[in-house]
Parts: sequence; C-alpha cells; structure tokens
Amino acid sequence: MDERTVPIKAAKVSFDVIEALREREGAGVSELATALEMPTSTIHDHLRTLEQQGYLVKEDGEYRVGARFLELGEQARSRKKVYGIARPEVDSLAEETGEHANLLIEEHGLGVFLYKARGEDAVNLDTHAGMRVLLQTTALGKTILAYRPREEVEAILDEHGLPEITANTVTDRDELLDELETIRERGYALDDEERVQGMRCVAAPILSDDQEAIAAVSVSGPRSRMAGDRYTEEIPELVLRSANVIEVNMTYS
Amino acid sequence: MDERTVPIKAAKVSFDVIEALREREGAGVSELATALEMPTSTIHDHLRTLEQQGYLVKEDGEYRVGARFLELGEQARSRKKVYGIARPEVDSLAEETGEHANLLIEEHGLGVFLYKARGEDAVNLDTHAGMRVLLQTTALGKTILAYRPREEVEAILDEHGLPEITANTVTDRDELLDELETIRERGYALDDEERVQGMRCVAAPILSDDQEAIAAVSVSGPRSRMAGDRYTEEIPELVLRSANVIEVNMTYS
DNA sequence: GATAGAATCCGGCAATGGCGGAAATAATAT
DNA sequence: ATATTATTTCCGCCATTGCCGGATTCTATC
Repeated sequence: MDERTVPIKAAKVSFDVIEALREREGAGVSELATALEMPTSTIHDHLRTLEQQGYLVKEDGEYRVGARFLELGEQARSRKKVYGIARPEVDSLAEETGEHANLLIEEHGLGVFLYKARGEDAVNLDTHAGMRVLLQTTALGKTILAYRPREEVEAILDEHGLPEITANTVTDRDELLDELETIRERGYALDDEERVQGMRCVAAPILSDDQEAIAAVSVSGPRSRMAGDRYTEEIPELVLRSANVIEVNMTYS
Repeated sequence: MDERTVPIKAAKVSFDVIEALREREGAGVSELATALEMPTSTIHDHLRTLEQQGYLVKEDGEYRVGARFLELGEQARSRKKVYGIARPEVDSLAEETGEHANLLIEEHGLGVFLYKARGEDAVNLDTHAGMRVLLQTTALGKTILAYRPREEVEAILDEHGLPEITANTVTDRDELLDELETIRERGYALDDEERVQGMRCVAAPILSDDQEAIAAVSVSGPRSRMAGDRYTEEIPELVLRSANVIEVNMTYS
C-alpha cells in the first residue's frame, strides 16, 4: 500500500488542521485555509467538528488546541513503564549536574521526549515533553539507534534522511554507522552541537533483557560547561549510573 | 444546528476510536469494533490511518494511543499563562500540606486538571493531569462556577446534568446555586466526599481583573486528616494565600 | 454608517467512507 | 504436525457525505 495515501482522508485533514493550530499556537479559519491550501468552508467544517467534540477551543476569536489532548498524552506517557521508573532518576540527574536531563523514547522512527527536568543552571532550550526529533541528531537518539538491528537503522534513515541541522550534524550514513559501533563499545553517546548550536549532550541507553534500547537518558548543557573531563568522564559516569539504576528497576518491579 | 450531528462524521469516528483506545489502554480491531458497534473493516480503516499518521502505535499486536499526543497536550497546557505561574505555587502547597495539590481550568463546561503535585503523605488517587471532571462535583469546579454568570452556570448544568457520583454529591440545582453564593461570600469552596468517597478538598479561585475565575487551586486529602481546624481554617488559609500569589503574578508579568 | 475582511451557512455533485465478504494471518486446540 | 478458530487485513461496490463555490452573516475599522 502506498505510504502517502490513507484510507480515511477526512481524518488526515482534521489532524493536519490540528497540527497547523499547534504550530501557530492558535489561528483563524482563513489563516488555516491559506496555509493548508483548502477552501475556508472545508476548514470550517473540520474546525467545527473538532470544537464540538471538545478537542479544540475557541478563544478570542481564534481556534486553539484544547487541553483535552492532555488526557491522551498523559495516558500515552504513563502507560510506558519506563516513565514512572526513570522519572526520579532524571530528576536527580538534573539536580546533581544543574543542567537539563532528559528521557527519550522512539516512536515511528523519531525520538520523542517523554520527560525532561531542569537543573539550577539550565539554559533556556527549545525542548519540551512530547517534542519529536530526528534520532541521528541527538545523543539520545543515537544510543537508541546503536542498539537496533542494522536493517532497522537503515529503514529509519531511508525514511527520514540525514539532513544537516547544524554544521556538526552527521550527514554521512557510513560515518553514522561507525559512530553507532563506537557507542555500543563504550556504552554511551555524545552530541557535540549536532542539533543545537552551542549545546552538548551525553546520553546512555536503557536496555531491556534482550539488549534492545527501550529508551535513553541524557544530560545536556552549553559547550562552555560541558567540556574537558566533565564532558568525557564525570557526566558520562553519572548518566551511565542512572541508566543502570533504571534498567535494574525495570527488571525487578 | 443539532448538537449531536457534526459536519465531518469520519473525524468523529476516528476520535471515538482514539478515546476507546485510551479507556482500554490499548486494544485490537475486533475488540474496538464490538465496543463501538461498527464493522471491523471500518475500524481497521481508521486505525490504519491514525497509525500511519503517527498518532497510534502498534505494540504487541495491539493498537495504542501514541506519545505524539503529548506534543499536543503539552502545547495546550503551556500556552495557558496560568500554568507557568501557578505551577511552583501548587508544588509548594503540596509540600507544605503533604497532600495532593491541584490546578484546574474549565473547558467546554468541564473541569480539566492542568497540573497536580503530590505531597509526602498523599494517598493514591485516580486524578491525573488532563483528567476531566464535572465541575459541580469538586471544590475546584464549584469555585470556578461561583464566579461565572448565572446563565452560564445554568447552561453548563443543563448540558451535563447533576448526577449523583457519591452519596454526598449535590444533585439539587437550587442547593448548588446557594452553595455558589456561599463560596463567593467566603472566597473558597469545600468538597466533602462529593466526588470520591473518603476524600475532602479545599479550593480557591484564581480571578482575573474582571472577576472571572480563570482557574482554581486546591488541596485534597483523606477525611481523617482533612478535619477540624485544619479543614476549615489552616488549609483554606494556605489555599487562599496561594491563589492570591498567583493572581498577583498573573497581573504583573 | 460605510467598507472590508473574516467567519458561517447552504446546496449540489463527485469522491470516498462505510460496509459485507473474502483472503491472509495469528492463536489455539487437537 | 494439523485442524480449527479467532483476528486482522484486503477488496470492490454503493450510498453517503465530505468538499467546494458562492451567498450570507458577522465583526472589526475607518
């Protein structure tokens, strides 16, 4: 079946509308109609349906994504066993380092931040729970890829490509595969300004019994602080220790 | 226009499928088809579409709500100014009392928990972020209703009714309206096992400049601990103080 | 109060969502 | 292993309905 065509086109349009609203943080009928290149009447039909069903709200003459999605999102998150177990560990990682600490899972070939904690000195960042990122562009994602079978990695790269996000993003497939090998050997991954200028990151996988990475934890901060021994020894040690604690708790609970 | 009929029926069906999946925490095609009384082929069409679009995941032969909804939910939440401002206050309420502390907003005539914090001694509860509740059945909801115009309150009651959730739920419309009057007078609301057996709750509104309740904060705990002066004086004082701090910060930021 | 822009409403028609039934796949029993 | 049953997926028809253009109403702004 063609990947581009879906059985229920109307549902796709509705979600396109929802995503457009999310990106814009609210919008009117005609603005959306222009953006999605559809008649205002059609967009209006979808907006009205979604509002009536309680998924959108109309505030200040604008349609916005409603808090109802929170219920769906929270359910998706809390159903993941790793979330409950990793959460306190991510919190203490953030506290110990003063930086951002994150928990990422893979879904549909993309990384999804399940949770993030901010330490005392954490810089302002674009990341937030629910945010999706290309796996290759983060230390978190690379650790997950490292413990996936080669053919699955290839499939993910085929689907999402290797775009250059910053000057340091790995854009060569073989180079990436080599790096995944290195990650497997030393047990953790580094990200040196590969997704965000000036930000470095250290991540370790949370492995299941059969050596699959079900998630990854990380610490990320500005290059100035993530340097020297701290970047190559202290932080990796902390992150590995956390990942290990989570792994153990996953097995025995 | 008839409230029951929507322009895009297919979108409604898709969301019915999603909600059914949420309730069941995952399900198969035929299980859903039975529950929604629709042919398996139709349900399958919707599931496939939603999975292909990245909103559902297929794990262990079951369809489940995907973490992608987290992105929508988080966006809906963080766009609310009150969330960012109230969050630290709710945290400290939970810490000071050792109980649950909550932040609720109104949407489509229902209460939605935007945030909740657990204190040290907090009991296990069914509430979670994103959860929706009838406004009349919680102290939080009643405070919000208390600061809405009478006709709006009537409309909400007409739409959602006054079902008896526990033995203590207020089911009489006039009795409720009287209570709202009392709440306006003293500035906070009480919930004495009206939604959950054994649980009591104290809530205060967060008022905008024009005296509309844009949200409410509360502390809730077991009847045994929420009694005497603590229930009628100490906790109300704490909750009112928090609500006030939030109000001030809402105006000056 | 006039004007422009945006949001609704409405009705027709082609597209497509819904459906039954068949085929494929998975699970279970024999 | 093999048969049996349950579940999922595929397929094509047909009536429904989603989509659209255009008219109308609403809402700002001058």
